[in-house]
Amino acid sequence: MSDVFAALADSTRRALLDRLFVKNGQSLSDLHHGMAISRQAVAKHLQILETANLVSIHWQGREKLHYLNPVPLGDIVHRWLGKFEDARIEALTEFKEQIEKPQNQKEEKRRA
Amino acid sequence: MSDVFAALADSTRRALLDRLFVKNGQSLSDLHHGMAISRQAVAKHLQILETANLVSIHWQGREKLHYLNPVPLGDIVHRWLGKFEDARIEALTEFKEQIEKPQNQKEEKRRA
DNA sequence: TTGATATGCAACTATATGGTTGCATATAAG
DNA sequence: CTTATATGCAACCATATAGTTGCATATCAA
Repeated sequence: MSDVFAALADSTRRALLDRLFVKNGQSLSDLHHGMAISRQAVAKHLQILETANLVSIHWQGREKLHYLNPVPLGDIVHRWLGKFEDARIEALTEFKEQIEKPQNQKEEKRRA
Repeated sequence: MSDVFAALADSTRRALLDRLFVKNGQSLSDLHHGMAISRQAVAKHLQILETANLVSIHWQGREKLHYLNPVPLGDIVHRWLGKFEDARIEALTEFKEQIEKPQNQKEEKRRA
């Protein structure tokens, strides 16, 4: 899971996932096209995404095709982010209370 | 949003969020307690979480209390991760197809 | 006031990260 | 066969990151 979070920390890598989301199965050259960095830099990013299991590759002749694997993203949502999501509404209320009356002044502006 | 992803990339920071999830409103010393790194290191991590708006602070005397703010987590789930989540089932099917018959060999083992 | 506790600030260090360039290799096309 | 295309490997570089230590400051308690 750590690999996934680390992979998502970089905006270039998130952009690559976005591109694959729009059009799956692109080659390194395809994905490099239009990016302001070198092909090698893109290749390194894709390698990191592959290690995080967010992208799977398939060789077709001399072309390395990249396929998005959304499973690890679902995993982190369900296994980690989800719990915060569930507590979101409750936490918001509780949060406001704690911020607004850190000391026990709950009767102060009762009638204002 | 980039700040949030960067903040989540570090496992110590995720552990701090976990701790605040269990018990909200802890001080720096509280959060430092039991961690294998220095108080200053913890303080830096908390500063990063604060900048990402994942944690809000409230001073109570000499104690700096930390409160979890789950809103940015919900935002990244809904505004970014969500689209992959939605496409998860569909992508899985499509993905398997593309991987398993990259060339057009679909009649090969039809009766095996 | 004195001492203990809670935090902040700043300098410093080691390693990770994202990027580059140069060259090598493999496949496709003429 | 020769050339162009697609990718890989490796060395190198600058900056970011995560950690440290030392000292200063503010608050609480005796």
